Amino acid sequence: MNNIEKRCADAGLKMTGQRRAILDVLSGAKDHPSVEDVYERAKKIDASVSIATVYRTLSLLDELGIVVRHEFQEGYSRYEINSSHHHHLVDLESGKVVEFQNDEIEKIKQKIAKDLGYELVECRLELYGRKLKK
Amino acid sequence: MNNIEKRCADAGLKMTGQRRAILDVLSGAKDHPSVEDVYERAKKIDASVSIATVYRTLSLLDELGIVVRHEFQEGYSRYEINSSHHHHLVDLESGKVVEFQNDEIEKIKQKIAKDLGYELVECRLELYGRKLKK
DNA sequence: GTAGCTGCAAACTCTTTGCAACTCT
DNA sequence: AGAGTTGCAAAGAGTTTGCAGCTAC
Repeated sequence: MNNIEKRCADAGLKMTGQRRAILDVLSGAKDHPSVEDVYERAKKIDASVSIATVYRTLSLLDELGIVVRHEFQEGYSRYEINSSHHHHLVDLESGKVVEFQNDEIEKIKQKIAKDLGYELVECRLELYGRKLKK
Repeated sequence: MNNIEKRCADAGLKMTGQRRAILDVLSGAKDHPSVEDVYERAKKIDASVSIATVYRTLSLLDELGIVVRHEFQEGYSRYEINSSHHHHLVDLESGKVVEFQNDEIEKIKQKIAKDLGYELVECRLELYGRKLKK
């Protein structure tokens, strides 16, 4: 049982074939797959997976903090395993997503929230851009 | 004809009663109304306004850059007149939206995009927080 | 006069859910 | 054994769209 499956077990989740397939897809993903993407890939591992189960499982994993749901300006959700904290730059031409991290921004975020009288709980920072020709 | 109506005219839009009602609602809004909000308020000015027209008009105004569409993590859109550039902090308890602006972040954003090989076209920065008890 | 705008209702997309059957523990 | 999980199909929420009639210019 790998690390993620352990976290699921600890949360009291039963490890079904469908869930294992979905987790495998997410663990192996180098991109930020949509629900439909996860569904298509999971079906190749376990043909019995249904789209309803993908939705249910991803919501559950999101609540547990095992995955992170993103809603880039596309009208649907994308998911990734919750690893290190980072933000995203979306390539407006290809839809490709690049990750980045910046300590300075983290500090400023905290300060802004505090100055406005708020405790920062969550944050969404997304850049949208076009590849520079060199 | 006020400033916003002029911009619409310049863009070739016909100024109908429905559009004027919608624009009046947006101009007068101190919050960030949802489509439903705009619809309800516009109906009080011009009872003939339909929700379809509100959707169509807001999309149009968004394309023209006259309004800005936001999708805070709520599952629907909110709009505001496109005035000065700013970001938003959403109060997780009340749903209230506070605006802020920060030059440092603007600079860092540009730098991050450039360093990743991108021209920054758009950006979404939203903080979600809980009011601090003092 | 006519291109553009409108209301209506139907259609669409993404997501959620009720239910009866099934399965992990 | 039993609580949790599943697939299916139907329902939901928000949004878009085809169409015939209307209206600003």
